[in-house]
Amino acid sequence: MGLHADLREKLISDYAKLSPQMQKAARHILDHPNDVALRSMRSLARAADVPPSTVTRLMTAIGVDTWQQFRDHYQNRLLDLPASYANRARETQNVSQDVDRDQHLLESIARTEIDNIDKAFGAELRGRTIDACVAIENARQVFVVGRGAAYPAAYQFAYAYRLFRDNVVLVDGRSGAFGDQLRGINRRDVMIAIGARPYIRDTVRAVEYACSQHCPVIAICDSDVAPIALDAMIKLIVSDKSQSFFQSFTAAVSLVQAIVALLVARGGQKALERIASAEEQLAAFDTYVEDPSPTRNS
Amino acid sequence: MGLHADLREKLISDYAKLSPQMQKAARHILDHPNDVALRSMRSLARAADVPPSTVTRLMTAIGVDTWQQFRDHYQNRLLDLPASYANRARETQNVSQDVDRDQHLLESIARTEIDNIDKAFGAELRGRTIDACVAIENARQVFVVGRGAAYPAAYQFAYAYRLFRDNVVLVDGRSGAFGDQLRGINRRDVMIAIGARPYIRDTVRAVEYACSQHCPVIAICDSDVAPIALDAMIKLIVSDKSQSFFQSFTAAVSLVQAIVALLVARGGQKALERIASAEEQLAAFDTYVEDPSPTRNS
DNA sequence: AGAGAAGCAAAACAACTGTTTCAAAATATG
DNA sequence: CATATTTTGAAACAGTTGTTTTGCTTCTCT
Repeated sequence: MGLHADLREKLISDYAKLSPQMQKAARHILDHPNDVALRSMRSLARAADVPPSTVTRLMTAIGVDTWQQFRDHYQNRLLDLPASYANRARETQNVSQDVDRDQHLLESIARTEIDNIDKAFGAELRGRTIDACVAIENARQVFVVGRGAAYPAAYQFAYAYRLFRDNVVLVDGRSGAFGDQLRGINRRDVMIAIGARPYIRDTVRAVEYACSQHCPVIAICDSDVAPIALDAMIKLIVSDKSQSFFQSFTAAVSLVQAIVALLVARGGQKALERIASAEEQLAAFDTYVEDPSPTRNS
Repeated sequence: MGLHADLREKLISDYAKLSPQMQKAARHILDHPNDVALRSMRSLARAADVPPSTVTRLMTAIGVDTWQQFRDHYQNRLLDLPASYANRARETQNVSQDVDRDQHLLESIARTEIDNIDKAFGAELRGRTIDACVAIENARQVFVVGRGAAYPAAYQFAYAYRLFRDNVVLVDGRSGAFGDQLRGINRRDVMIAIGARPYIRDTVRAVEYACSQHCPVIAICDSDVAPIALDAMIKLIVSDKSQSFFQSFTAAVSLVQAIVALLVARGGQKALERIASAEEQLAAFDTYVEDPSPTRNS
């Protein structure tokens, strides 16, 4: 069956030997194989931010005579994919039942996750999400609280938000006690509290303290009657349904990202400039490995 | 939002009213739908033995403005993307822009996120996800690396995994240098590295070190040729496409959760017992507030 | 029969395709 | 440092794309 070796493999194995621009092109092809099948070479080149000639050169570099050949390969791949799906199902049945069971579990997890996100961006929540943005924009200081499984979401928000604003405190209880980090919180601030059952005491206490200081709270949680939601000004209820023993904070992470995206969109040019300068700073600190190829897909 | 439900249906229902030559064209399209997606209009016309103008006329006859629209529809059908996602952007372009820009942004974020997760649980990746589980099960020690925006995913995994197994190290560079945490890593261990462009130097270095010690690597990243994927044993490619400046690690978080869920499912009774005891321990530490309102969703 | 309409294909069209050429820019080599 | 080599993007190219126009044929109806 090794009539023509898999072009994708070829692309990966030769990747290191390619010139930077060709790598950029190769990378885009690897990341967006369907573009090869469906779009034109020039438009793919545009999407990869590379002149058309680079793509042609890449073809000769990997030993393909013409773009047509390359495209044909990917078109066939696309047409065969549904078939191989069925084959895989048959294979897995032969191999063992366990694998089949695992596949099904993964499938059902995917469905649940998508469902959760779908709900998180439902009509009712969209309005409240915008309200939350307004509250954050007007706040003097933004405190983010999330412990345990909710910590990733809290961290995510603080990390992204800090790229264009510096008035955020991630209350992680690591650097000093809770009390230290919440010192001075007042009605002009806002607290974003993230959590789901079982509710972690620390988070609840942080919310209670914020409320006692008349600081408005945005609660991202699993229920209108969650302890952290009871006194919240804005309640963003996300589903944490999951197939496993472990609650899923995917929707919360997603929602938190969306809030940041909204804040940036509403912040306009100024926000973008701040982000640019933050990224410059990171680059100056030698944080990233050089890989200066932006993968824009139109 | 109810644009023409399905062009194929339209073609069939209008078939009788078409002129003979148009019927010939329509018939070919119905019999060879993939030709629409993959070939050019003229070449399809040749295959149908019809002049190109007939195809154009057919388009107007069934109420489609341009061949491009028609082709887009069939391309998306081929990709079996749920109806109207990213590629569909052109069709859904005619929307009121200024009234509820925020609402639309949220909607489009939701679509992208769902799309990302959908891909993360696609057919190709499911197999590799199971492979990753096997590797993790057999590992002496599991090292998880993820910096910056990828940290939430790494944390998520470590946190959930620790509930039923204690052989995980979250390499966060916080407690001591990287070197300390990776000390003793060898071929019997496994490293889970999470990252996307721009690749953070620390993560890349950690992977390089792991490889130098012959420790297999499971890379969760955005490309087959990402620096952390190049030498990885298992590559789990997740899309980090996002509407904002900020890459989305939602799919990575989701995938990581799925891996844990799978590990538990495969671990059987023993894993469940460990989780139970971990939760008891947490309860004993008074971590959670007692929650008198059992909001179980059936 | 012949006026009018409808169907049709060939030609014309501008825009875009994949490829090659060539000189400048970047990089390596001495 | 200058030189040789590679890498790169703009321009040029012939061919193809989707669409429109044009004029010819075929059918229909009094």
